[in-house]
Amino acid sequence: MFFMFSKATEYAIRAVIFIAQKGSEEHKLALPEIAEAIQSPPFFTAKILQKLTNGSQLIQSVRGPNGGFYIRPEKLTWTIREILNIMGEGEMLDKCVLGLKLCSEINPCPLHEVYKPIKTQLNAMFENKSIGLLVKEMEAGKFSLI
Amino acid sequence: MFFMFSKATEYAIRAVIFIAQKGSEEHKLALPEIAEAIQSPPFFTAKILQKLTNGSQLIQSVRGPNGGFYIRPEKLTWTIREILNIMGEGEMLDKCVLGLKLCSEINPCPLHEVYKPIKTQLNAMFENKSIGLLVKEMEAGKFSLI
DNA sequence: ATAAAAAAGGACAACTTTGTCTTTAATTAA
DNA sequence: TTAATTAAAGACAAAGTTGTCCTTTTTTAT
Repeated sequence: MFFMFSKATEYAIRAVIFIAQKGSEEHKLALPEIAEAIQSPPFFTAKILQKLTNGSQLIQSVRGPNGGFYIRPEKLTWTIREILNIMGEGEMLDKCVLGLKLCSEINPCPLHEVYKPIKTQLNAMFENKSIGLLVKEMEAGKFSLI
Repeated sequence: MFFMFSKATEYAIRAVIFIAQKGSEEHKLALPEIAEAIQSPPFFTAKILQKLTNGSQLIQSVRGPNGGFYIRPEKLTWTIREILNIMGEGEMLDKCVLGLKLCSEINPCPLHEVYKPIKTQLNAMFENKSIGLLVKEMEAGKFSLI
């Protein structure tokens, strides 16, 4: 049973927020700490963090003693949308809600019209929420990652 | 990669709309015709239609020559929400967008507030669109199921 | 009655996603 | 330079979803 994101993407978003909030180049976060904080399976989380470091380098990783993960300050302007793209779920937001391959403005599915404004808002939500903003909101103490 | 519904639920919604539009007790629709019309794998579609007949009897089925599927007129007031419930994806609309088990008004995830009005609209969309209404819109010729 | 047509039901195969474990490579500290 | 620490990488296991096929049951028409 589904909703919005795969587990992998859920963990990715939560991990990025936690790393941005609690980590820095001077104080890197090790995998067990991250997995504990966001309540995710450690080895599975490791795979996900690799995805986030590899091409885009949304997060940085360093091996060896005192190694771990952190995020560069300039990446704090990146949004949830970028995380989705890295996780391969970016196009999701363009897809037909009924899974029709041919659904479009000129060949709409029965839900196309009602769904259109909702899709717009979903896109806005993911593009407006930068990692930095999410961290600020976390700092304000109102939010939880578990 | 995900969005909203499982394939099974997508096929369920499309099949119900087609059956409601083209079938009746006098003119039942056979499985191959349905699968062809909504472009779904026939045997898989059979399983899904069984779900829709079994408990709730959202649709009716009759075996034997001239058998097939149809929907009783009184079921046309049922909505997409009911289809989701039958398919076991009803609670989906209450779940946290980040998959947090503890996410709530008093323990919100970082996306809780932005997502709240969107969730409301999604729920409205599924509860306002009755099968009969969808058929009427199909009749108006604007919509497609493939 | 019999044969044919259709869905029901069960078994199972293929694929994907999730999760675990082990080995390797890199880095640091002593 | 050695040992310890940490992520990277690869193999694989478990579970879920999707898809296929085969047999059985029900119903209709002849």
